[in-house]
Amino acid sequence: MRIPAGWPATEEQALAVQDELRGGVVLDETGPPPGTGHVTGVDVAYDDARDIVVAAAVVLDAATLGTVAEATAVGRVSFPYVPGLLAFREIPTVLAALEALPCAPGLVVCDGYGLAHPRRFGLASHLGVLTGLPAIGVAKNPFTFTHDDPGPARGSSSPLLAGTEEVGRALRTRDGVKPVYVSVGHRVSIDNACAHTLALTSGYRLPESTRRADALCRRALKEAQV
DNA sequence: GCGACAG
DNA sequence: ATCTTGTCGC
Repeated sequence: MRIPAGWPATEEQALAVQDELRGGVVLDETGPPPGTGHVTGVDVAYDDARDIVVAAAVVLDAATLGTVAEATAVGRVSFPYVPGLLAFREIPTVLAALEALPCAPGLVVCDGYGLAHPRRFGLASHLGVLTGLPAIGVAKNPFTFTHDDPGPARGSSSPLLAGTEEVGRALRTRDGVKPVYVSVGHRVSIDNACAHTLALTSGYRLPESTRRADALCRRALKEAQV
């Protein structure tokens, strides 16, 4: 995987790209019903010393959570980590992994945010707009956003707030365990995004899709040659 | 001006 | 993200 021609090289250019693509986000669709079709988890692992990034995409059968297909891609680090610009660091290699899949991804579940973003255009929205696929973000941290503590039971949630604007939800996926932070990416409603997240979490805090993608890209990074 | 800050 | 062993607990 090569870094695409015209890929932003500076923060200023990256901000301009976000501004340009933000208008492509579709928010008036509900998205696929949970438990049907394919759900694909994507994640990335880095080796900055070797300037290597490995992305993984794992397709699950939404009904059984069985793994249907998986793919990886190796690339160069395309952008430094800057809060709010994470997508520019991950997307080229993630796209390559998605393109290497032998089947349609269905709903894409990202490790990070969608609308819960300083400019309402996080990784899940960016990836959704570029691929046209329905996408959601499930993050492990609240970033700069605030929220009340959801009730202790799995399934309870509270609004994730940027000031007074609701940009996502803090969703409890296991009784008494720290919530995850769900936001809409593209072509999915927040209610459906939360329903999918719950359908994907059986025994662990994080969705099976991201857990499998995480395991796969770490393994592939160790085996990657340069 | 000084932190905080998805992964 | 990544650097890193054992350890407490269900």
